[in-house]
Amino acid sequence: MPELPEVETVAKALNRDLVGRIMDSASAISKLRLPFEADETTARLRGRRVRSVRRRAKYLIVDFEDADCVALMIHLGMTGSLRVEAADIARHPHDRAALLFADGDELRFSDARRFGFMQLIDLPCRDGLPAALDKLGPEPLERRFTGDTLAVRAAGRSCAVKVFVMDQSVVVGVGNIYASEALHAAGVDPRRSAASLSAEEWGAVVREIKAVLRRAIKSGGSTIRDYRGVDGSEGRFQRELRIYGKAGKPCPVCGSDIETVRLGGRSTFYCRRCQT
DNA sequence: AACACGTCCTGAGCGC
DNA sequence: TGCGCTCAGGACGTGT
Repeated sequence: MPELPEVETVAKALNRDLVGRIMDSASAISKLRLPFEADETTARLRGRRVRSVRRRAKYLIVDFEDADCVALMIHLGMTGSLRVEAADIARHPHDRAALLFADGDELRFSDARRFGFMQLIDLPCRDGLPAALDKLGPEPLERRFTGDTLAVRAAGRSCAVKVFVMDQSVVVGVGNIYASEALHAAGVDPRRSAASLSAEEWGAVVREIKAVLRRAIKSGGSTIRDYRGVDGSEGRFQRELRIYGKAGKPCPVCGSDIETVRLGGRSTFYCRRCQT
């Protein structure tokens, strides 16, 4: 399930592979739950050169030269992946959409569970972001994202701290895997209410969110099951996960059994002894 | 406003 | 072997 490190890894790869290519046409291989207007995309982007690929939260935004008010926005959902390969190579069974470039290569969007999407979006200005992303919170790796800012936001919030840090209007990019990992590293019980954390605890949570995301980016993200890089490779950070998916196994810090609980409808992993 | 919960979707894993 | 069931979850919508 792609979170910030996985989307960042894909964005970096696409900046190497896609920038400078000239768009030819778009095709929707399956329209089901993929709000992708292939004909309009072709009409508005044919002949345009890819200028850059950006990441905002878990969204990818492909910008084109001389197309200042329109861009392509992609969300990988849970099982989405992108590949760049020659158009004459056989497509995969879960390929949903493709962008053909003038050089004969295609960007292919594959998504088994169809939670992802790829859509043409209007931008308010060059380098702007679509209005749909207005409600997103700060990027966790920005300097201005601090424990103090979270402590202020958390005042009066009764929801579980894990649910709170996964709220994309609070901070973006933190999903189920890295939320569990960061709270374990910070020693904070994920079931506690957001309002109950001290300023020091928020400092630790923010520090560990930044640390785990940075380390995961360096490892090319985590492949639990479906995630793949643009070249088809798996991430390497799953080997370094300390708590996510480890129910019943010993905590790497104290050896206690790792426990699991559902918070906000998501599996949550924690150590009763290390996280208080 | 905040929060709980339902919805979308299908492959993997499991019990029988 | 194969069937049917449950689980996985990011974003969004709805009801309270």
